[in-house]
Order: sequence, then structure tokens, then C-alpha cells
Amino acid sequence: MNDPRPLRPKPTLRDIARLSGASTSTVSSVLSGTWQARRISEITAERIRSIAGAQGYSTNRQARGLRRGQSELAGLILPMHDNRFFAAITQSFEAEARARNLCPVVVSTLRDPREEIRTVERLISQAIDFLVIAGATDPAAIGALCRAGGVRHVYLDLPGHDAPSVVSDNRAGAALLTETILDRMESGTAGPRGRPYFLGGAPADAATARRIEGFREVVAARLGPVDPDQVIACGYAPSRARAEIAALRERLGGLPVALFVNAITVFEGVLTHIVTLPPAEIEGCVIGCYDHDPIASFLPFPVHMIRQNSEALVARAFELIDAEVDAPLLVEIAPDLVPPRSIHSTRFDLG
Amino acid sequence: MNDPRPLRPKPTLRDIARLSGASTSTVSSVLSGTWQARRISEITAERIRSIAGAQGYSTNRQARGLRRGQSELAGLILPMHDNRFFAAITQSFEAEARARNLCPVVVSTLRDPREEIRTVERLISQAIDFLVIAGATDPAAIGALCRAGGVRHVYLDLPGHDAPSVVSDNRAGAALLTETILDRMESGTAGPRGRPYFLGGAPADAATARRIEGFREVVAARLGPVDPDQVIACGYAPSRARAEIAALRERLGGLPVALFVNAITVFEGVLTHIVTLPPAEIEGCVIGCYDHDPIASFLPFPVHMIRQNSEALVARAFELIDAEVDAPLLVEIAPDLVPPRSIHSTRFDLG
DNA sequence: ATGAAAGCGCTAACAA
DNA sequence: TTGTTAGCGCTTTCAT
Repeated sequence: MNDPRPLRPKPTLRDIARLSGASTSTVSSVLSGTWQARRISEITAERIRSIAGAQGYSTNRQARGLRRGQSELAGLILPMHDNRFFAAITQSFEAEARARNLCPVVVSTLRDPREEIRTVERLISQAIDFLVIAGATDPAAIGALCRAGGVRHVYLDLPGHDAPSVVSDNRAGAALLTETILDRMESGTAGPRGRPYFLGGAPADAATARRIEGFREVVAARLGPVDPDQVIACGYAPSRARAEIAALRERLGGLPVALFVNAITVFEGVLTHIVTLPPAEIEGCVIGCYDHDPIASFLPFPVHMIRQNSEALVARAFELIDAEVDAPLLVEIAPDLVPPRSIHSTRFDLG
Repeated sequence: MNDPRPLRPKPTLRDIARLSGASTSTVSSVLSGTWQARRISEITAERIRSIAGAQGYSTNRQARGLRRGQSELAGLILPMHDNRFFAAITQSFEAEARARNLCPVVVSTLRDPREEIRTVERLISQAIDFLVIAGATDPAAIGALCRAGGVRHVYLDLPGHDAPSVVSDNRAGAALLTETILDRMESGTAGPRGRPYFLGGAPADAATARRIEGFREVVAARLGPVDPDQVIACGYAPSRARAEIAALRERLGGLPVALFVNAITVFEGVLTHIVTLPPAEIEGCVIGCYDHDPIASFLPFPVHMIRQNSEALVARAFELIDAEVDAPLLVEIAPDLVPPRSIHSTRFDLG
């Protein structure tokens, strides 16, 4: 039970050939499933299979890949793993990859442009069959690398310009969320506090930009012109969000009647602040979060959340890859609204 | 911008050799960083590098791996991605792999024994340099495969018997959590309701078993013998947990004074139930959760959580791999207690 | 119905 | 300081 390194080296095709008295080509076709095309007799095939099994043979995919000019590796790059959305993307990606008998290779780049480049170069060097690009700071640079390396690629939740993209319909999602919180907010509060605010994200980020569009659109239609200070795109850091919400509350003399929070990390920052406020003040504020966390459904005040349809996003991406689409088209997938299910709603909505 | 498939095939070492007038071995050593050992002149090296750069050359790692008998691929298998703990494991794993210039290959198996085997066979076939096994239903089978394939492996958060293991000290963690909730629970409630309960997990699971040990140990020391019905190992499904907590409450005529919840999914199930109860009843119950979710810190009642030290777990695993340890030793890493930071605690602890 | 042999792109002796 | 060459394990054309 406690031997050191590989006792016997792994058996190769040649070993199996020798052991079975067949040629390497016969063994190869039997073991790679092309034996019927070669009209190998069932009896030979069976003998070879059993010997291979007994020897613990398994195909060396580096060799196969080298010979066939592919790798059966499917690449995905994303910013990070500890995030529900990307975790769901990864899970779906794996399922789709496996269904095609590909090995998923998922790598995160922590939104570091240098790391993104290094990673993609590495994946290309690894001869991945295609790359799905989910969340990159410089999509164009990555696209260029793939192109140069002859690697088919698809952008996910991120619009690219040199290949197909599958993205959430952020504008529609934001509009939906905004409608929802406007419907629920107390009207009649005068002045700046009576207006909805948008918090978090980076305007340079395409997703944030589209969400701001959706927010503006709905607010403008229902409450008139949107003041620039109603949009606070302060990035994704909880600490920054905390500072911003505190400052906002200071300015307004209380929480606004409606708050559109652009990401779960921003929401976390907001939470650390509002948790210190008197419950009555929190109850005067309707919160919408453009991200989803099941636990947030149970907070003592209602949180309306948007959940991106990660499964559909990934499924469409694979369809494009299967169809060998290379043209830069854009597919949009509608996200879903997740209503609150909190103690608060129990007390006030159901109770 | 919109060309079809690989225009020019990727340049090879031979192409660069021809273009630079050098031999393939010279080019190889320059491009793989072994050129100083070969005493290649700086000028030749630089010329080759620039030509390679201009041609967009990148090493074909399948070929390199085949030749060198390795792959520079680091494997990790885990049950799933949409879980904070495993996501953190993945993130750390990537960092450690990258620091060693390895490409991380992380695959989830959804706790499906068939899938585990298939995945490991696949990874071995891919010639991964080593495998980290985090959460498998049949560790022994996986170990056997690795052994047969000559692949070094380390178990993570899971005790294996044919290779080194790095695990959370679940017993100590559970004991700590139990101490904490016993300290906070209301004493003096008579009968079964006055006792702490353990909910969730699978007794066959080593982690659950150790946690039950820790729980029993502390409860026994402080409150006397533990009744078998105080341990409800009902698996991980939220729906099942919901049913179990509802049934328990029915039996006891209220929530118990202390509840040890064995996983975040179980906690979710518990939440869906207790959220329907009057707030006063919830306040009589101290909850400890052996898992961590930052949002849960903000629930309207205190939740004491245990956070496993995923970074340390992974770091130790890589140390063992670096040191080429193959013997089945066991390393335990202490987890951390995360105190509540809820509105509830604000009101009652700080206010 | 099966075998022989070339070669995928790279590395590492060994030669010079 | 550099070049020649064998061969990693596999697939696939061409023969038979």
C-alpha cells in the first residue's frame, strides 16, 4: 500500500500490442472506438479490450492530441470563483463540456489584465479546443490572442467584437428590477431622499453601463429626469460601498426610499452599514440587488434580487461553438427576478 | 477582423529554426529557458526570441509534455463549485498552481461515484502531474486509480489511507462551536427542548462523524449523556432539513434552545422553516452553523459560524506535493469561529 | 481483417 | 557555442 513512485511505467499501446499479438494500429482502433470502421473482428477487439483492462491501460491524451492536432480540452476564463454567478457558470460549463467528452479547464484571472493574458497564452499553449471568455478586463486583447493562436472563442456575459457573445440582458433586467422597487417604494417623500439611487459597479464595465441605462430609462419615465448624483458607480468593494452608502445617508438625512444595489459584494458593504441603523429607518427603504444570494432572501427586510440565467448563457455559448459560428453576433438572455422571502415579508405580506 | 479558422497554422519550433537559421535544439533551448546551460550566445538567443515573438510562436505543451513525460497540469477534484468552501479551495489551488507555473485543472463530480471514477481516469489520461482529492464519495477507489496511473495524490479535507491527507480539525471545530452555543443558550428549560440538537450531514462522511464526536464530547461534559435523538444526520438537502426541523419542533413543542447546523445547505432548509415562526420563538434558540456565509451574519438573530481555513489547507497540500511525500500521514488544520454580526446582536449586544 | 511505417512538435543525448 | 538525431505514444494512410 505504500510504494514510492510509479512502479511499472504506464502501459502503452505498444505494450498492449505486444501482449495481444496484434499490431499497434489494430490496438489503437479498438481502443479508440474506430474499430468497426476498420472491420476488426469482434473476437480480436474483445481480446484486446480485456488485455488493456487487465494492464490498466489508458490512452495518453497528450500523444493523441499531438497526433490529431487537438486536445479535447475546453477552456473557460473568469474573474474569480467565490461568487455565485461564476460558480454557476463553471458548473454549467463543466456539464456541457462533459456531455461532449471534453475536459473542462477553468481558470480565474482575478480581473488582472496581465494575468488574463498569461492565462490565455497558457491555455492556447495547452492547445485547448476552444475558449469561453467570461469576464475579462480587456476582451479585445484576449480575442486577438485566440485569433492568432487559431482558437475558436465565445464571449460570455461580456460583449466581444471579434467573435460571438452571449450576454445577460442587463438593460432589461435592470429595468425590471427598477420597476419592481419603484412599485414598492413609499411615494410622497419630498426632496432627494424621495428618489431612487443606483449604487456600485464600474461604468467602464459593459454590464454596469447597460444596467445604468435600464435604471435611468425607467426612473426617467416614471419620475422624470435622473440627476447624475443618483448614480454612484463606486466599484465592487464592500468597504467602498459602505462608505458611499454612509455618505449618501448623511447627505440625504436618511436612507433613500429606493436603492438599486449593483452586485452582491456591494450589497454586503451596504449591509454592514444599515445594520447599525434603527430598524424603522431600514423599513423605509426598498432594496433591489442585481445579483443573487439565497440567504439574502431571509434578511429582516425585503430584498428584490435579479438572478442571471447562467445555465442558459452557457448552453447558448456551447451551441455557438458546436455550430462553429465565428462571426461576432450578440445573443441576449433574460435574467429572472427573485422576490423576497424574508421574515419581513412574512410579517407584512403574509401575516 | 472576421476571418474563418486558423489562417496560417501555428508556427512550430522548426519554423522558427528555419527563419532564424539556427537548429531546432538551439531554438528549443532558447525558448524553453535552458539556453544558458547550453551556453547559447546572448545575441543568438535574442534573435530567436524576437523572431518567435514576431511569428506569435508559443510552445505546444502537448508535445513538450509527451517528450518530457509530464504535463504541467495540476488536478483538483471536488464535489461542486457553487459552495463557498469549495470555491475558496479552488481559488487557493489556482494560486498555488500558478506560483509553480502549473495549469490548474479543477473538475467537480457532484458526489457521483461513477463520475468521480470517470473524471479521475480522464485526468490521469490527461497526464496530470498530481491530483488533489477534495471531497469524494469513494476516496479509496480514486487513490487506487492514481496509484495504478502513477499519479501522486493528496487528500484534502478528507482522510485517505494510501497517501497524505490535509483535513480540517472537524472535531475541534465542532467542539468549539458547541461550547459557544452552549455558553449562549438559555438554561433552565426543562425536558427535551432544553437540550442542544445536531442537524444535517451524513454519518458515513468522515467530516460529519468527527463533528458529531466533537458535539457529543462537549455536550456530554457539560450536560451529561447525549440522547441518540439529539443527533439528526439527515444529509445535506435543504428540503430534508426543513422537514426535519419542522418535525423536531413538533415533537418538542418549540425550537430547541440550541441547534448545531452541519452545513450551509442545511441551514438554508432550517431558515425556510423558522422564518415562518413568530420572532419570539426564534429568539429562544441559539444557532451554530458549521459552515460560513457572510450574508448569514446579518440575519435577525445571531448565527455562530465555523469557517474552515481553506487557504491553509491548500497550502499544506502543496507543501506535501512539493516535498514529494507519498506516505499516508494526516495533517489537521484548525478552523475559525466567526461570531455573529447581525441586526439582532446590534439590538441586544451593542444597543 | 490487419500490419508497417510515417510523423504530430518537442527535448535531450551525443557529436562536433 | 551549436547541430544532428532519436523518440515520447499515438493515429492514420497505404499496403496487403
